[in-house]
Amino acid sequence: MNRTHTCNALRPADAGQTVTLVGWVDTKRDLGGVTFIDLRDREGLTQVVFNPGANQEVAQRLKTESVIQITGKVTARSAETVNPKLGTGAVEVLAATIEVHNVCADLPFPMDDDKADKVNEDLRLEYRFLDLRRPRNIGLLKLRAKAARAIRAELDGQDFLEIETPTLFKSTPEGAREFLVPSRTNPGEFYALTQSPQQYKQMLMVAGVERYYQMARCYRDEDLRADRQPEFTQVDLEMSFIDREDMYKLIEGILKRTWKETLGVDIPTPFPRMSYQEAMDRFGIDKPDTRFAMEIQDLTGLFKNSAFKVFQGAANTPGSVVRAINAKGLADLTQGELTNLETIAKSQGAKGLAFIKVEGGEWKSPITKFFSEEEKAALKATLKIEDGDIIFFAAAPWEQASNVLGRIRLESAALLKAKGRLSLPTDQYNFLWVIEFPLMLWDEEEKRYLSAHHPFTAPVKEDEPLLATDPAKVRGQHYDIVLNGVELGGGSIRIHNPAVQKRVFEDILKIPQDMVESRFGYMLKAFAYGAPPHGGIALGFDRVVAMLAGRSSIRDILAFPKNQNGRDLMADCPSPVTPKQLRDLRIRTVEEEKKA
RNA sequence: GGGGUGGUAGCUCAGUUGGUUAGAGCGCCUGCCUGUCACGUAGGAGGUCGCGGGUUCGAGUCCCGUCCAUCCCGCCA
Repeated sequence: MNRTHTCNALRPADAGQTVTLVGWVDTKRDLGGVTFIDLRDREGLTQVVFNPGANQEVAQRLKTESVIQITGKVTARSAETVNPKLGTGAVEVLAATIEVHNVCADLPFPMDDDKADKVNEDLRLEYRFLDLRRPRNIGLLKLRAKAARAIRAELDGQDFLEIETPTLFKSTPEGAREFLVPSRTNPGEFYALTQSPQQYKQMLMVAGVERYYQMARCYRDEDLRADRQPEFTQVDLEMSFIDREDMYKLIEGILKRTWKETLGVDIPTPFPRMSYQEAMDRFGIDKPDTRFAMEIQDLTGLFKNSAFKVFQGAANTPGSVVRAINAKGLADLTQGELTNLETIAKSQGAKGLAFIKVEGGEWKSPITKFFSEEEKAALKATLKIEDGDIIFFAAAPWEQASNVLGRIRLESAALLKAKGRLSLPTDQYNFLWVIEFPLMLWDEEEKRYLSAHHPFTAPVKEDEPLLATDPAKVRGQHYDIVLNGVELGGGSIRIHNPAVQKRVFEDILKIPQDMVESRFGYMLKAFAYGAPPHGGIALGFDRVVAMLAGRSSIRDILAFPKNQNGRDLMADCPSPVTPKQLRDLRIRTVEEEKKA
């Protein structure tokens, strides 16, 4: 090819030059006596002019999205024909020769960005090669590459080694469902695709690498969401000889640089920190969106002697609370919206959703008749109740009440946003560290403790004695990085002492000794050979890029995403394999049992 | 596994209380047009109303089932 310029390169100073451009036909405007073609490549658009006698008939027959190469002279446009919308709008190229590299079939959907954004996503995914061709989507891939570059530059500059770890790993007993890979050379045995390189990176620390990172592909066989794909990318890193403060500083540096180099935005550091307890108390969620308040207020004390038995009962039950939020200005929500909020509350285990609507100076509610004047006055003061507000209550054990109001808070914010009464600027970036998570959570079904994060998280030093007496009270040296209500990543300082690790596996998590041996034996062995203190973190790279791009779906920023059923609609997979393939793997498939 | 929303032309959508031949814009095809830039303009083709069943004289419209998509819950150490 003899391409001399991209389609976003030519300016008036280039007038007179003979140039060769290659690209796709973006639009064709055929005026009969003259034909204009906007030629597009990755970088932009340039208008090409075809006059009679100069291959105009070829241009007139072109279909959009065909690939052509033209050679011609750059000309400055006359003042009244300049197009200020284009970078190259002050010039055009008078085509002398044209070569059609490929014609394009009729398009399945419009390529115009605004129209294409509305087209069914499954059709766009089937034709992902066309969807990606749109400038807006190419831009997202560029953004992603830029973000990756910034992250690598920062980590390289801090002497991290980029190391690839296997994706074919061992199946692990706890955690996300894994994709299994049958081993042909070891019949009847399976690898699992890594959910994360967690154990490998800890082994690298034992191996003396000290600072490791990787743009790690991870796999989880769980149900999909807008921000969850079966394969995704983590900025995975691990460091030796550090504490939590070192990790906060490192990540703040990475994110600061990434935001600066992609968006040109300066984000202030250090980021605020909030304990898990505080996050749940104030926002009812472990990843609070702090761009708006609507904070949860505790009313447990107020209702200790209330005539309203539901609140009074909860207020006097140890571990239970009475709490409320004021959804300011949402009193005019529809019955359907209210019912929907109720459904959400019930999905979190609540029996119902008590509320007070304040309209025309009147408290409209099924429960206010039980309240004394003092209680009403106290409510009004605590929740700053005004006309147009609606108050939602939860009376339940602390965690459940928090969850309920946390969900109601987010849903209320969404309603207020839809009604135009709340605006959450997309260029506001409220980063937040959430810290001091509980190390263990009691699982009622299995009647045992489960790791809140993963079993390698080290307990907070002063809580270590509680491991034996009250595991639920032990806080872990775990940290989550949260942005505008989205969890970007999390990590922890790890256990590096084999005795402590063994105790966590066997005494706390009650994993049978033989299973600990078969699953984690090599880790315990490794730790016995001089494991350094270490810790790390993993950032969901797709989510980071989605936040940079202001997108809610990470499908937008993956080159070839899968749909919600985990299907690649372009390649049409997963798909059946041949009987021979199955035979080689000693696998037999079974028809699903028919329902009676 | 559960809940919400949606499926009508290639695309985006409209389609009233169940009523005669299912429409619009864009795209596509055929003309005209020498300064357009979402070019304009005249004409034309294009439909298994997701699929199956039911109610009815009559179903895009009502009922049942089912499939697909999407958002959410469960799940995601």
